[in-house]
Amino acid sequence: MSDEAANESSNVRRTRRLDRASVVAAAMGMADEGGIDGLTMRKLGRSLGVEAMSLYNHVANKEDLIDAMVDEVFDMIGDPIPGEPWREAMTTRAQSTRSVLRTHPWATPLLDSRTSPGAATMRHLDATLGCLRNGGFSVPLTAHAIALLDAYVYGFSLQEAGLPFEGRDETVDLAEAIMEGLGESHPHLAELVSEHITREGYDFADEFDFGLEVVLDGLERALQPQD
Amino acid sequence: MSDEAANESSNVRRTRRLDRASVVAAAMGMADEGGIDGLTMRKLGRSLGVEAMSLYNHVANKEDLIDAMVDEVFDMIGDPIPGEPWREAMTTRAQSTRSVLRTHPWATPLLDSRTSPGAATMRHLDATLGCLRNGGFSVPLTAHAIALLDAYVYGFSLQEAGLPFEGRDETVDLAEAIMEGLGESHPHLAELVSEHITREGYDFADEFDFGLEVVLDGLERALQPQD
DNA sequence: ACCTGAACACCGTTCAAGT
DNA sequence: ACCTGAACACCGTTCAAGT
Repeated sequence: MSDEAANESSNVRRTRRLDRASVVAAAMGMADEGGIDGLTMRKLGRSLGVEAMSLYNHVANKEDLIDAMVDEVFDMIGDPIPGEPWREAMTTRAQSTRSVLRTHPWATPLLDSRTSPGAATMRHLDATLGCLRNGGFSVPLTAHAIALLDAYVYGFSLQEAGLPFEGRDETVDLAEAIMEGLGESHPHLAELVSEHITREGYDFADEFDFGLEVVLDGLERALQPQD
Repeated sequence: MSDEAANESSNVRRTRRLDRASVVAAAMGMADEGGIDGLTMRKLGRSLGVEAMSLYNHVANKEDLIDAMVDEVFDMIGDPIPGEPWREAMTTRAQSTRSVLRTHPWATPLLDSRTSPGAATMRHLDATLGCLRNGGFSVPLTAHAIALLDAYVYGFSLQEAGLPFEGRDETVDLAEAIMEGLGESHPHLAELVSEHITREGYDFADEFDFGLEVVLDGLERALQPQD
């Protein structure tokens, strides 16, 4: 069997030629499925129809690869549109960040951990700061604002990532397990689960907007202390 | 050389006898120093003067060990005192959580990721819910409150963990690196760094209280919609 | 310029064997 | 009851060798 036949018969899609972008894209897909620990250089090579060692022609090492993945995430989040009012822009940014982090949950703990931020990361940060400054935020208040906004969005995404898979029976199973013997020893948890979380139509995702409004209201108040 | 002499001459402290608590404590220390990836069963065994395989007499596997570490973190955070006013209790809880996560930064992404929460975790959650309910929060508002509070505290801790080591010249080095060629292409970032972050007395840690007040004010407002 | 094979120093975990 | 040695199936990364 020739090499070509082997490639065709396997489920390995070997694109025309390997390049950095396709390595990064494949790595993100692998992390989406198995978490950041499920991403290994050897499996990544295999999925691209290549030996692991070939990847080192396109990334310096695994750390460099993860840097590129994180920068791609910031690129996907998108920058505020110049001239957009700050509250609209920050709402869009928060929702976009949260949405991107929902499909790439491995990225949440990594966003703030890069010692060498990429081009998209820098561009995104600068555009966000600019939006707040143009909206009338002083430099210190801008620092307050971005720390608060990002803390909320990252923290919410972190919680969301830890939830059992969405809309599945698993939630009910978990709830029943909690209720079983623990109802008496943990009455408030039992109450929350039975009277709220297991109710038809409850979705943790809906909590996001409540908190975001609180955060934005707080910033608006800090911006205009005259009320 | 006898085994005892070998033990004495090495820097390995082999306590009287290995037990679960000491394994967990040593594991936390190792993760504190090298992150969660720096914690390996083999190194942990070595640090306890034992082969890695001996650890499996006290923990089922690495996952079980991490479960125990996370539960210990919740234990360290401490529960609200029964009867304490909700705002005081939530302030104390937030500051305690943030303080514990600062010394155990590896724990931040793990707090919400455990599918089998430990006893301290359950106790802490139930006590927190109870504090809010007794403070007059409805069940749905309690769900809003805890999601918002934890998102903020976890997200802030995540950002703090990603910072260069505290109070060191590294911050200034990083700032200078940013300023070097990037001042023109990233004006708002350059402004923030030069006019705020590198200023004497600036400390990112101080941002915490601002955001916490915004969050608590928002919850107080949601609790008393009559003003 | 890109890919490979062999090698090195690691992992988590099992299992039979020791005390 | 607890610990160990050898083994298995993995890791990231290097380096010389191939095309």
